[in-house]
Amino acid sequence: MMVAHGVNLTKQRRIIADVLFERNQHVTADQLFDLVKQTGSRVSKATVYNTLGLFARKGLVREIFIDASRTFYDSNNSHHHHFYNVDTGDLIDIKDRLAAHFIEQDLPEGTSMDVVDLVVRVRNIKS
Amino acid sequence: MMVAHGVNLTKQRRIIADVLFERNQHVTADQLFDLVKQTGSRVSKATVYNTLGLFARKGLVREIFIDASRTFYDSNNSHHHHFYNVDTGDLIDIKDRLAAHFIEQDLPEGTSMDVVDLVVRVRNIKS
DNA sequence: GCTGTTGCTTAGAATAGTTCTAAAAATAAT
DNA sequence: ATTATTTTTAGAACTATTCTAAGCAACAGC
Repeated sequence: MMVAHGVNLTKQRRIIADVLFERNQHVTADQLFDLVKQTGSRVSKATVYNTLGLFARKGLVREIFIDASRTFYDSNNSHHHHFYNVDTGDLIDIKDRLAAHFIEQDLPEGTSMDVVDLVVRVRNIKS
Repeated sequence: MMVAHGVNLTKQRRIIADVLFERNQHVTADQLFDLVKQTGSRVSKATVYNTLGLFARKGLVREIFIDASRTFYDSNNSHHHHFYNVDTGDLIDIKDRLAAHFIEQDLPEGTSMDVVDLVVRVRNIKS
């Protein structure tokens, strides 16, 4: 899987990937650093940052920029989007069929729509 | 004296608003601070940050979180989204009709689609 | 075996955007 | 006018992330 995506699978990257892809989750670099520490393995924080950046560039994880101080990494890289609750900080998957509609009735229980932020990221075609 | 949006329009807030809403633009807090300085008026950076936060909360401007170190404020608060060019840093409006389709032919010249990031922000219904 | 090359990891320092603090100033209320 | 509230300010503090420079690991070619 890793090698297929062009990632040189080192010891540390394996440790990080094992924890990260254990289940679908939304984690910050810092949270992941702690999760790794809890397994007893020792990986530096710089490596966690570097590895998440690498995985994101290779399409293994998705970066979600909630605000200036909240970058999440989503271990589920299938096509989907998110509800973010500004009051609780909850980040919840939106099933694909919903993404197209934004039906208010399907919002998380007890919440109302605030803002839909959508950014289409493009890149220069290399010549 | 209160503005329609419930903002107490002080001297500094007026200076900031004049520069900000002079035209449709995407600016960072820092850029706006410089723009204000260029007019000869003196407003502290803290006030620029506070005011942009206030305007955003009141729905006068839209915050666009591009990544962890790039927060833009959009003086055009009509319903629209954006193309962000990861190579050049360009932030370009998407006309509404496009937002629903993401037609590749309508991407900015010389660019290809990278990622569509969409976050639906919700908030708890106050009881 | 060695030896060079390359890429990876590391700790800690540096950076940068943003928020906080505490005091002064402006404005509003009594 | 006196008091209370809100706003502004400079600079310090904070924090997520990136950078730096040194040390390691893996591997190729000898």
